[in-house]
Amino acid sequence: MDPVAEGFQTMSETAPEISVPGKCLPCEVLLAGSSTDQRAAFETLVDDYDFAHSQVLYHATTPVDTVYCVKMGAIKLVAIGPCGEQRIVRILKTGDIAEIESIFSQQFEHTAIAIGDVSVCRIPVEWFRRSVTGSGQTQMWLLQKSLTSLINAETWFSQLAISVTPSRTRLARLLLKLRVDDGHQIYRLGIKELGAIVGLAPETVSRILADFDGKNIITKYSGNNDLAKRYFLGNTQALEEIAREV
Amino acid sequence: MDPVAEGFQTMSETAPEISVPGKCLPCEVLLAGSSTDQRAAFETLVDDYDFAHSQVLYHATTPVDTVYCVKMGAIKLVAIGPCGEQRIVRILKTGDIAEIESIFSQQFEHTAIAIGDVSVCRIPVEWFRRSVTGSGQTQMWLLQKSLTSLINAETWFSQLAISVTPSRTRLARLLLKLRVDDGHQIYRLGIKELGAIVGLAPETVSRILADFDGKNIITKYSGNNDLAKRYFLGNTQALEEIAREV
DNA sequence: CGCTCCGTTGAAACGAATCAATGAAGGTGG
DNA sequence: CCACCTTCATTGATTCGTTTCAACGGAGCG
Repeated sequence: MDPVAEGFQTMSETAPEISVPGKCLPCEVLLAGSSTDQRAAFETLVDDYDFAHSQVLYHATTPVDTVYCVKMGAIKLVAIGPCGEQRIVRILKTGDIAEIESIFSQQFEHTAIAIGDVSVCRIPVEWFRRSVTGSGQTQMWLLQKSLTSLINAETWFSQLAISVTPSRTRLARLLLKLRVDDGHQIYRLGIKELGAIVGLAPETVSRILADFDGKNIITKYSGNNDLAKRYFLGNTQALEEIAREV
Repeated sequence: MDPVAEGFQTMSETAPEISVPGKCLPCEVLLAGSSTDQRAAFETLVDDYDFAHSQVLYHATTPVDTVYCVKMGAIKLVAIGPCGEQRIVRILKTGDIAEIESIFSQQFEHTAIAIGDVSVCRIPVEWFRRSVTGSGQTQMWLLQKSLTSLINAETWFSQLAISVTPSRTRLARLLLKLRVDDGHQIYRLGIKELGAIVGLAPETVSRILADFDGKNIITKYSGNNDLAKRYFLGNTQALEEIAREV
């Protein structure tokens, strides 16, 4: 049940029933117990938006105007370090809300970038804040979301970003976390991005990946199609073995 | 305003008014709006407890029976990795609650160990859960705590645990975060612990620290007293310069 | 006194970063 | 449609930093 990996899903299998405007899970929770009028007002306020791969949803340090619910696909949250260096600190999946922090904060904490095709709801932050303060149920739900995010962030970092752990192991762990629905398909990030997450130079990532490929631990799809560009095929068992090393 | 460093305070200056049983900040919030009867019942339920340096408050994976409020001092939260390796993932300070996660989870997520002398309130988790579900104000407060913890955890890791950042820089950043009240006193962890946080072998930590000492960036107190064993003296400005490097 | 734990220091081996060169793919404009 | 440029992944050779192994000294403790 890795919540980081959960969210990824193949681009081919869209879920139509969840794509109806305003009908994503977070929005449903926010609207729980609302009147028909309120729902109608909500639908006029909420934007539905689609983003293509590597498009930016919002930039860090800019003022928060809207909150984003991920209806389909995945986005990466990038933090800007004190020296301007960028780091992926979280990956959000279907059903997640980006920037819950905005309840208490005035500006975005991260830059958000689409991984593959993404569709989101954009909820005006004022409405979001009102909705939260008004409903205990919503607060508990957000509290739970926030706490699981906290635990995820900790495991994410403590397993991936430690240099005492061998780089092969860290990379294997990352690949496992990037699995699509815990299957054998692995979301394919660029080698620079993979390196930025586990703290390795892109060349090193390339070498380890080449090694994995040679040992059939992962397979790089061939061809120019989207499948080849967006996914690896992973031998989950072999990866898990490497992930357990040292 | 580094929230990680905030909590540390010298062991000499205790705050008597905050040490009254049930009179810590978190407990006050939990009791906001309660009747006198409820307060009386609360006081019979809550344990006051003191822990000495390096004592264990609770172990990871054991069932949650009580929630801990830090009334004085600091504790480190240690996560156990998939291969049994230990890592410090957070440091809690005065006014923090350990294991807010217990609202939704049945077992401790971390092992908690005292840094220096610590006093805490132990609140039965059942009471805690009831109190939370009953009060919107408490929920919002916890939500805020949880969200700031999330942001802290991210900055903590993204600044300290990346191997592309030079080890000197990472160690300098850590030392800055371990300052007592943002002063020149630095809480002195063991070299193994420092290494476990920034991902370095203890020998390497020792070497860098020796280098810092030679350049008067930090000073190791001499003698066998508690001061020498528990603190470094840091040249904040020099450390900040190193922390900005690359 | 001997024991262990912890920090220190040295020398050697290893791993990863760096520098550098090449090739494949995508986009643009002629 | 083909040159051109840019971006990205690959691979090799070298350098550098850190780990590892090992030995030593001090502090606390039975």
